[in-house]
Formats: sequence, C-alpha cells, structure tokens
Amino acid sequence: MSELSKTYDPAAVEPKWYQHWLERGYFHADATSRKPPFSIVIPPPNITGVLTLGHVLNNTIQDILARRARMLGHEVLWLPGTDHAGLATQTAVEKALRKSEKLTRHDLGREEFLRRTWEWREKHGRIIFEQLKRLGCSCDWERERFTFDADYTRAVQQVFVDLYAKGLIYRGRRMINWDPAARTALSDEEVIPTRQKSTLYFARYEIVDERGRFMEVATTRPETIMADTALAVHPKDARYQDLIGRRAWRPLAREQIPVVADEAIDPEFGTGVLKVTPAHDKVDFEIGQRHKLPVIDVLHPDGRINCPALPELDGLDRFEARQKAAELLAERGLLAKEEPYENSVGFSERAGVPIEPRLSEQWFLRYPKTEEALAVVRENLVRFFPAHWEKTYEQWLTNIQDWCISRQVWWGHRIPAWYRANADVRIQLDSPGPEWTQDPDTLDTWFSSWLWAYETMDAPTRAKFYPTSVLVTAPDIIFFWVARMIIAGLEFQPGKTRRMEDNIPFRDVFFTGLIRDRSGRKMSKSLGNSPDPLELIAKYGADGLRFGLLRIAPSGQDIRFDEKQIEEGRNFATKLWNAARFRRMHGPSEASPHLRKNSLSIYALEVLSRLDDSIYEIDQAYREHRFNEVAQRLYVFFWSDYCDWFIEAAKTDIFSEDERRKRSVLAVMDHVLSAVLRLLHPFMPHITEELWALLALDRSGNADATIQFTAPPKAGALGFGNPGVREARERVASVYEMVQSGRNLRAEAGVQSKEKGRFVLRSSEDWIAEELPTISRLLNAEEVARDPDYHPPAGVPVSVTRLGELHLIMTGGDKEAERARLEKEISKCEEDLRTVDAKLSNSSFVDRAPAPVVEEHRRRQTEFADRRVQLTRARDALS
RNA sequence: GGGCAGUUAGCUCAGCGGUAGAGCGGCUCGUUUACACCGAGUUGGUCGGGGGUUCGAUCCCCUCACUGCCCA
Repeated sequence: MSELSKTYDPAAVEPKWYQHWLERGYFHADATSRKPPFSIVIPPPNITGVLTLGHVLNNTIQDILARRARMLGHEVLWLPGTDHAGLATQTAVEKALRKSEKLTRHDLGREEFLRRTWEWREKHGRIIFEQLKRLGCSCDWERERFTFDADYTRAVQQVFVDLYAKGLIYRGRRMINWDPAARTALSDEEVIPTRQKSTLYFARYEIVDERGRFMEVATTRPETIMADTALAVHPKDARYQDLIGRRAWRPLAREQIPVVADEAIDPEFGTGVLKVTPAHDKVDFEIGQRHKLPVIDVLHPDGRINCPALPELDGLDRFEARQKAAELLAERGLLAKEEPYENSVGFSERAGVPIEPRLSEQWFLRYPKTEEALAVVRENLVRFFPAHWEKTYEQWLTNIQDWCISRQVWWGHRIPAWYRANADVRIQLDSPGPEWTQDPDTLDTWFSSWLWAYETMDAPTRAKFYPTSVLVTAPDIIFFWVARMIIAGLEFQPGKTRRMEDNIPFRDVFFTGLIRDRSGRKMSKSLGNSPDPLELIAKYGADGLRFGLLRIAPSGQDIRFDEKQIEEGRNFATKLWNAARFRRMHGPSEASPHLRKNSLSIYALEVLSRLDDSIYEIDQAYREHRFNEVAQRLYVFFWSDYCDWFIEAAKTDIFSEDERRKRSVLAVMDHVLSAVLRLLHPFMPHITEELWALLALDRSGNADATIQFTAPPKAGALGFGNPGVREARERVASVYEMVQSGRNLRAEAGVQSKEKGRFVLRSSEDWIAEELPTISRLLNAEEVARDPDYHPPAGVPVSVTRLGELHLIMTGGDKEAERARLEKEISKCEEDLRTVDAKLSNSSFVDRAPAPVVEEHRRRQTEFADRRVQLTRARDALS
C-alpha cells in the first residue's frame, strides 16, 4: 500500500472526481424513478454574472441539500439555469458596445442589437456554470434552462394573455418610477430609498392682488417650480386661513396658481405650504386629482428640463437646473433662504441614479391570490427558515400595489399586445395581421422569473418533481421573487391537482445571510472588497472554501467574511486526510468493521458514543437547516474527540503486540472514518469521495463505488446507552481530566515538552492500573506509577484530581513556587465552594429548585470540600 | 415614523433558565513513530446600560442606547 503525501492536494483531486461524476450521470434526475422525489430549482444567476461569494454560499447550501437527499435515497433533481436579466444585460452589452465600437444600441437598431446580445449570451452566459462545476455543484446539467428559451418565452407571453383575459392586467396612465438613465419605467421594488444630504430652498410666492405679501414654500426641488399648478396648505392651519381659495404667482415661468386646502399637508414641515407639482410627485399627483388641477410635465425622458417658457433652464440636466433655478430665484429676490437638509431619495437599483416619479402609460398587474399567498405561509404549507422573514413577507403582501410590468427595454419578452390605427388593441401571442404593430415594450424580468419553479420542467419532470422541496435564496429578493413565485403557483396551478399543497412552488424556503467584509460592509464590485471565489478555490480547494464558509454561516444572519476561516476549512481537509493516512499506515480498512462490544476499550466506547451523540445532533440540525451547526459538530467531533483524544489514547493498542486489541481499535477507526466521511460528504464532496475510494470503505466491494448514494450513519445503531457505556464515559472523562492536570503540572514546573517526566498517582481506584500505559502516553511521561500510600518529599508538585493525587516527580522542585501555585488553586477552590455553600444555605433554593439540581449542588459541595482538604494538606506538607 | 434582526474574550461567532464556550490572535514550550495546513500548555469576559419576573437570569419580560436590514 503506497503511502499518501503529507498534505492533501485539492487541485489534483477535485476536478478528477467532478469529471467522473458527470461521466457516470450521477446528477441526472430520472423522472421515472420510484424513489421519493427531492427537487430544487436554482435561483437563476444573471447571464452577466460571474461567481461571487454570495453564489458560493447559496449554491453550496443547495448542493448540501441535494447530496444529503441522494444519500438518504431520494431521486434528486437540482435544476440549473440562467436569467436573461433584461435591463442588467442590456446595460452590460451597451457598455461593451460603447467601449469597443463607440456605438449605442440606437445606432445598431433593435434587431441588430438583439442579435449582438444573443451573441454575447452565447459567449459569456455560461461562465458561471463552469464556476459552479468547479465548486462541486451537483446540478442536473442536462436540464439547464434559460428564461429566454423559445418555449419559456411563449409561456411568459401566454401568462400575459391569460391574465389580461381575466381582467388582471390593464394598461393605464399612472404615476410610475422612471429611470432617466436607462429611460424605462421600474416597479416600486426596484427603487431604493436612500438617505441623502440636500438643500431645502425657501421660495417666495407672491399673493395675487396683494403686492408685497408672500407665501414661503420649502422645497428640495426648485427645478420643478415651472410644473407647479397650485400651492396647498392644511385646512386647519391658522396661518393661512385667509389665503385659501386665493391665487399666488408662480415665481418661475410666472403664472397664477390657486391656493388649495388639503388634509395631506403636514403643517409641521417647512412653512406648512406645499408646492403642488402633479406631474413629478406621487402625493402631489393625488392632491392634483382631488382638486382637478392641470398636469404640467417639465422633464424630458432623459431627465433634462423641458420648458421652452423658461429658456434659462430649458434643456439643462435636472441637477444643473436645480442650481440654476435657485440662482434665478435669488436674482429675483424670491429665495428667502437655503438650509442643509437630509431627505430620502429613491434611487434606481440598476443605474444608481435618482428616479423620477412620472406620469406615464404603462401595463400593470393587479396581483391575484394575495390572500391565499398569505395563508399558505401562515398555515405552514410553505415554511420559512428563519421564520422571522414571514413578517416581512406578510407586510409586503398586505400593502401590495399594482405591479408596473412594462419596460422600455429591448432585451426582454415582448409584450403580446398589438395595435392598429390608434385605438384598436388586441392581446394575443401572434400578430393578428400585417396592419397590426406589436407593442415595442418588454416585460419586467421578474414577470418571467416568477414562473421559474415549474415552467423549467417538462411534463414528466413536473409530474415527478413539482412542487419543489426547498428554495435557497437571499432575503433581498423575498418580494421580487419568492412572494411572486408563490402567487404564480397559486394562480396558474401547475400541480397535479387543484389543491393548494400541490400548487405551492416549494415546501421550505431557506434564506441565507448576506456576506459582508471584515468591517461589515456589503461586498461590492465598486469597493473591490469582494474576493474572487475561484482564487479562494485555487488556494484552499473547493471543499475547504465550502466547509470554511458554511461553518461561519449562521442561519439567516449576515456573515462577516474572513479569509482565515476558509483557511481553517482547508486545514480541516488536511486533518481529515492525515487521519486517513494514519489509518492506512496500519493496513487496509474494513468496509464493514465488526465491533465486538466486550473487546472494546473504554476509549473506544467513549468515542463511539460521542459519535452517536453527534449523529443525533447532526440529524436534528439538518432537519432545521442549521448547516453551520452540522459543520461545527463534525469539526469538533473529528478534530477534538477523535483525533486529539481517541487516536492518541488508542495508540497504546495500535502499537501493541496484542493482535486482538489492535484489530479492535482499527475496526473502531474504520467505523468512525466511514461515518464521518458519509456525514461530511454533502459539505466536502471531493475529499470524502477520494478517501472513500482510497480506504476502500464501500460495502459493495465494487471497485467503482461512490459515496454519493451511501446512507449516512444512523443514531443509536450501535445500541449504546447501557450502563457499561456510561461507566466507560465517566472513566474516560476522569482519565482525560487527570491528563490535563498532569500536562498543566509539567508546564507550570517548567518541564519541557521533549523531556519525559515521571509521575506517581496516589489513587485507590483499582481499575486505573490497566490504564496507566495510556495515561503515561498521553502525558508524554516515562512512567506513571500507582502508589496508594505515596508520601511525597516536600516540594513535589501535585495536582488533586477526581482519581487521586497526581505527583510530578522531579528533583530540585521550587518549594515557594509550588506553594504559590497551591495557594492559587486553593483560593479558586474556596471561591467555588463559597458559591455552592451560599446557594445551599438559601432555604428557598433548597425548597424550590428541582431535586436533581439541588443534588448536583450537594455533589459539587462535597467535591470542592474534599479538594480543598487535599490541597491544603499538600500546601501544609511543604513547610 | 413602523417592522425585523443584532449587541457574549483583541477578532469572528456558538450557547439561550442551573459552575461562561470554540476557532483565530497573543504568550510559553515542542520537529515525540498521521498531520508545523501540527501538538501541548497558557492568556483573555461585571455576556451593551437600567429595571422587572424567578430560589436562581447571558438566556424570559419591560425600557433605553447603539449597529444593520426592510417598509413608509
């Protein structure tokens, strides 16, 4: 048997296995399988996307779920695909065009631009899949889908037609969010309210018929004064009672406008007077409707001022115009003052520029099934992890507004509306005839993604795998995607029957946290604080990255990323590798190790029962999607319980001449390694597969075996929990505790690690005799002798343990140092004792606390008291 | 303004009614026959402030402060 190298080389191992898995078709989901189904649809990355740490987190979790389900005997479908991402892609392609050919999309024309975008998609649109493969993701690549596939597109348009027929989609002229950079309408969800430092301008509007009397208006937007069609005050505002119903002069593009009274005005804000600009503000528009005010639009679609009546501003960009308007007011003595001000401005999610509320003709959807969508979550047909996101979901659904679904974007699903002459409209998939022209607009990308959970599946796939088992996503798209998919499922009923549980798109929704940098900032391209996952994979391996990241990813909380933690993931892989390497040095493993209970050492019983506890807790954690806990349990069990303690203790048997004991301990090692590899496989698929093969742990005996479909170990399978195991655990705990005290004695006494020390244990426990070689090994001692009647010479360092006094034999011990050390221990012990005494002398504690708790305190009291006696005696013996 | 999270060792985070934990970092040893991507020891915390409930509170309740996110 060839020896393994000292360090694990993921770069050599990982791609090899991934290729092998693909060749064997392990990730392919069989819709005709009789196994129970388990399915996940990937949150489709944008075709412009490259792998980020967020993707790594999200897709690793999906991979863990998929792989665990395969091991548990499910037929697993993890369906991959990409999103055409209308505006994002269009912007990216336009940027590339501008750079390479100095052209805009308008220079190319719609048809040519779309051709170029398809070209771009063919070239770049699958990069992220190659990256996911490097990460080890077990997607069914034969089922890859794209929201712009021909049949998917047709389905999206059909949904539009159907919803129109039901009267849920309508076309209307309403206030919408306008992105002047991208020149398109946006939905409310795409507008990000942002705190901003700005200026509050106090403009003076002179009262008509009363020269010299002014109304002052506080506004952040003087550039829209030309669009004012009224001033408004609160009807009960005492300051302005006599002005209601009169007229004032608009200071720019001078005209008379009425002063109206409206409940919507906040008398506390500014001067209590609002300039009403119905074309450029949502609230103003509503006030305008109530008072039948005219609507004057003074903005071009690109955000420049459109006001020939005021040549000084006409054609200026809106922000330049703001400055200029203030100057004009000042020149005319109509600017009372300026104040710094902080307000909230809506920014476009994509373009990052302030949006303009704008009156515009667009298509809208009146959301169906909102009550039902609330109910399925409330009644746990869909479960959220963590559950607190239900509140956010509920809040959105209960305040829901109609969805503006049309976009003035070329790269998207064309709206299936056809126009003839001016008034004729038809809603259907194909052109009604040559004289009809199609609506030039496209649909919001999310209007296609909301069908993703089932429109990606053909009929047999859907029959087997819909509804999906779990959705893994980030909470920032809870409205954009999660809520809308639930609505779509309930409305379009793609399930086997019309029952709700057959039509919800997923049973569980797991929300990941956001990954932040060490100082808590969001990862972003512009900050350059986002590490490249591929570089991390090159440095630490995909398994190291996956494990390191998952171990620090608490459920639903943000994650502070620190490369150190990925390094720990890599280190854990190396530890695993070396533990396997050590096992191999002692001969071939057995795939079905036989554990004879009577021949197991107490250390074996202890580690096996700890393994059993770990399996139980891991099962529990998986059930609640607490992945970090699964990782942490495995880490602690394997590194600390198994490697640091068990293997070190077991070396007595491993290196012994006693073949029976040796075989027994090797069997335990095989058992533990097999279990840990299977438990760990979902997190670290490559190294576990590699070691499964190297150690030949597969029971099938098949040389070509894979760990992927092997059942994980079951808790309680060894039938532990009997008194013998309990006793073994107690003994081992006391041995390990004594070893720690002994090591501490060595260090305190300045015995160097390389020096072997000698100990004498004064203990009346007979069973300990058998364990002395192991204790001696763990203490790195030349000898640990047992002597129940040992009387040490003064100055010998001693440690009081549950098993008796442990003496470190050394010459030239420092009496004073030893005294000081003992004093310290005594005072610590006395402190503990005082705490317990205080509790036990409190009668209400003794009366009211549960009996086992009181008993435990009594036990502690005795223990501490005994300990103090022994420590004191040791100290007194010094003089 | 409303809602939701969070505040525990220098850092990143567990714990969530009965003696405060891990990893990293710091310090001291060590190349002992798996592993220096390692081992041993050690250092380090009035568990954000203030009230309350309880025999007992880091954990439950109230309140305040700060941080982050979502919605107005």
